[in-house]
This record gives sequence, structure tokens and C-alpha cells, in this order.
Amino acid sequence: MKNIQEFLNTDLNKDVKTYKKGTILQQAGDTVLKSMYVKKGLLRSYTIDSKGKEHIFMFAPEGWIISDIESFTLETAAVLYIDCIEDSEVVLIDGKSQISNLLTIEQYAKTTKLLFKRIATLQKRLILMMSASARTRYEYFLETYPDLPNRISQRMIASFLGITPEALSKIRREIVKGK
Amino acid sequence: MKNIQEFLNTDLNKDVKTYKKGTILQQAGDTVLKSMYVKKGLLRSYTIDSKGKEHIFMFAPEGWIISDIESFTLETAAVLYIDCIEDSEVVLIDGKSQISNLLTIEQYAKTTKLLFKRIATLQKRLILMMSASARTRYEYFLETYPDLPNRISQRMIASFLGITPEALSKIRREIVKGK
DNA sequence: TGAATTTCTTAATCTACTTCAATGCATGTG
DNA sequence: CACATGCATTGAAGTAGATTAAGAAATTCA
Repeated sequence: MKNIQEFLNTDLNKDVKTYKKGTILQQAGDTVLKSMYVKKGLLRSYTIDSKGKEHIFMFAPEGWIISDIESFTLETAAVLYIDCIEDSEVVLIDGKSQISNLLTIEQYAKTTKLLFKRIATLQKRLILMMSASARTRYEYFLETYPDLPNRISQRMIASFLGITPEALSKIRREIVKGK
Repeated sequence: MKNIQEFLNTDLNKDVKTYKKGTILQQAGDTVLKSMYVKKGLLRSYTIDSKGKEHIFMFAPEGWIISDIESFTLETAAVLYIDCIEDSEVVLIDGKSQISNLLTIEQYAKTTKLLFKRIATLQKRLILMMSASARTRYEYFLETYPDLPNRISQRMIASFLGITPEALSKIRREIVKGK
């Protein structure tokens, strides 16, 4: 077991599918939860609040795993939507078997490492969200995910940052004309 | 291996210490990172931003583990402070041995479960942070941690919610006099 | 116990961001 | 091709929450 790719290629988990841009893979309310490994393309997860506004929780480009861990862990219906931002190839992994089929120490070690990494990301993002301005958050986003801005609309970047497209537009203008 | 308590009571990890309220157990910048299991009392982790303002990342009452997973995972100096809100009994666990000493499938399974749970909590909190008003966040906090408000100052609750004590005071007043 | 310090509240002002509305630009579709 | 739909930008007006300041209440501790 050398890497995740290999892990996901066991016949047990193999279930690769191709989806068109815009396809919704999971809806809030769904009770059968899957994790999704992105082989190609780009997915996103998001909530829709009481006012109908979308809030993007994460982007998942090639090599990433995306899933609704909150709902999976608490065994509740999904709170996150997951859909395709680009035409994508996705490996669907059954939420429950994903864990119950971890058999070897190596698989566990690998999984543990991934989980730590995700927690690290969330910790950083939450702290930024609490303590930094929208502009700082945007600049951090550009540094951290330098490839994503080319593939994602301003609307979605704004949604990920927790601000409106209008606010992001203004921030970009200020940055361009040197502060 | 029935529970975490048992896991933490192996001679390998036992290193219980008692600290007075206010004692700082970890400072931002520290390079030797520990996880802390709270046997008794109450700890908190927090950052201090460029303006000197504290932002509480989490509270850890009895039975909880608290640590700076971001810094631990990325192998950087600590970004979080950890200190005692009450006189506390704490089991210090060396960050590295914590993982390298996971030997059995059962230990891994237990750890994996804990990590999932933490991610679930962070997912929920981040989504709330992005999509909900300060009042909604406060009400959710009261529901989710009904015991904590008695033990924690308004200041700290405000800091955890990502608002100022003044804003929280206003929210409380509004709630009291029926909306 | 009393003095010092911190916490909580209130109120006035300020500001970062939202909401709303209008416009020009792409992009894709019949 | 034209036309509809969604995206980005701009500006005006509104608001949640920050900042500042000051007094009252609670807590700490000599």
C-alpha cells in the first residue's frame, strides 16, 4: 500500500464514474452518504442557507477527497450539496465501507494522516474566518490555491471566502490599483 | 481497549500534571508540541492576532483532548496558545509518540473515530461562521454546550463566537427581553 | 476587609461588508 | 445569427457588528 490511489483502486472500492459539469452528486437531505475521490475535474461542496444563499465549504480538484463528514459522523441526513464545477471523473466510495473496510495498519496510518491534514486545514480556515478581513482571506486563498482561481468564477471564490461577489470585486479593484 | 481513558492510562503515556487557573501550557512559537487530555478542569486554545486580540479556537472540559493539530501536522511552530481556565489535571501526550505509538487496529479505529468527530465539529462551526448571524451562533453554542456558559466568562464566549463582548452583551439583552 | 483589577453593560459613533439596482460582457443555445 | 442567461463590476443606501468611552458590578487578592 503505497498511496491513496492504490487504496482506491482495490476492486472493493472501484466505482469510477464520469459526470458533466453541473451534475449534482449529493443533495442536502440525502441519507446515503458517499465520499468522492476526484480523479479528474473539479467538485465542490456547499450549503444553502434559509435565504437560499450558497456557502461553499470546499473545492476538490484532482487527487482530493470530498465528503460530508459532519453528516456521516453524526449519522444524520446530508447538510452539504456536492456537485461538479467541471466535467469530472469520480470514484464513489461508500461512506460506511470506507471505514469498516480499513483492515491493515498501513491503511489506518494513511487515513489518519489524511484526517490530520484535513483538520489542520479547517483549523487554519476557521481561525482566518474569525480573525482576518475579507481581503486578507482572499490573499491567503490566492497563495494557498494558486491554480484554482483560473478554474473558478469570482462568485464561487467569494462564496468560499464567506463574502458577496460585490465585496470581492471591490477588493480585487483595490489590490489592482496598488492598495 | 475499551475507551480513551484506558488508552491514556498506559504507562507509555501517563504523565499527569496539575495546573493552576491561568497557567499557560503552550505558547505560539513553541516547537515541541503536546496534546493534552483534560482529566479535570477546563482548558482553552486560542490565537492572538496582529492587533493583540485573542480568538478562542476551542474549549476543552473534562474528557476532551486539546492540541494544535495544524502546527503538529504541518510540523511548524505552534500557532495556538493553550492555557487553563480553571485549576486542571492534565495528561500531557507527546505529539509524535501519540501517533507513532498507535500499534493496534483498535487504537487506530478509536483514533480515527475521534478525528472524524473533530472534523464534524469543525465543519459545522465553519459553516455557521460563514452563514449565520452572531445571535444564531450564540444560540447554537448554548444548545450544544449547555454546561459551559456557567464556567466561562462572557468575554470568552464572545471570543469563541468571533464577536466582541459588547456585541454579545447586546445579543443577550435582546434575547432576555423577548426578541 | 477594602482596594485594585477585571468583567459586564450601555450608548454613540464608525466601518466593513451586505443589499439592491443598473450596466456592460461573455457564453452558450435554439 | 440573435437572444437569453449568467457573470463581473459599479455605485448608492442599509446594517451587523466593531470601536471607543464610561460607569456599574463582580472578582481577586494583599
